[in-house]
Amino acid sequence: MSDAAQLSTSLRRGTLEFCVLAMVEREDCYGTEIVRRLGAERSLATTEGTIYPLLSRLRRVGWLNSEWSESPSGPPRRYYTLTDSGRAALAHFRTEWVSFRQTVDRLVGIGEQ
Amino acid sequence: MSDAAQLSTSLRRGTLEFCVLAMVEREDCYGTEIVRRLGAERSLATTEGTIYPLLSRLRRVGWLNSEWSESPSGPPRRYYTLTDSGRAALAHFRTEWVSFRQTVDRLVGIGEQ
DNA sequence: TGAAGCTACCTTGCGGTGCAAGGTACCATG
DNA sequence: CATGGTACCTTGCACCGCAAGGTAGCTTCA
Repeated sequence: MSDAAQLSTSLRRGTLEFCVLAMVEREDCYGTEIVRRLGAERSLATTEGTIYPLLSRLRRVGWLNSEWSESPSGPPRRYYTLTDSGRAALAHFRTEWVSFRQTVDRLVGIGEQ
Repeated sequence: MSDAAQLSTSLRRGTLEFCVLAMVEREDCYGTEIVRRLGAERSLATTEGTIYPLLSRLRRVGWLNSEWSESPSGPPRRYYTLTDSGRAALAHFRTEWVSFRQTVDRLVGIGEQ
């Protein structure tokens, strides 16, 4: 893997799952759709090999529910919805993220140049 | 480990090493000093078990150099200095980080509330 | 002088998570 | 009925933060 890709990979850790939660909060989604939308964000582009295990994990800890739904064309889709505890986790992340981001900004000196 | 700690742990990934580089850029440091300074930052507090392997890694990839130096009181210290390629890596991270941070802000909806 | 305590360094083994690679099955189209 | 697209999922690996544990030098003070 290239250095640049590896940098993004590390950065993704810990935020990716909450980006997925936020995406589902806005609108119920299915797996392939999530992969596609994240693919549009350079810093968060990822693959099915990441997303499907991640979605299983989020279901297992009770932050997402899912139900099967027919597709207008193609195989059935598993749509995900945010649970109450998922909503709470997302809220907690939002405050944690703001504080984390500010700390990093200060330490690496973003805004000084 | 508590949920809150685990959240920070994941977030640290990929940024911690650059916070260390930035710290060394500002002023040459030794291991214990770095642990202490990071300890003052809630989101980045960590332990020797994280920092020493990390410093070895940064030396191995050539982003840091080190030299031993007597302590005014206590055992000798290994002081780290930033190499040219370390400086370049840090510069690259700074631009990558800004873009990453903005993407996450937008996706999780920071600034909308 | 020698024992207790601090400082500073380092290693081992585990756990979590992103990813490449590979696989199954359903549907549409010609 | 074969081909290709869509959608799901799993296996095994690599990386990195961390808890726990360990070595050794220096200082202090009885």
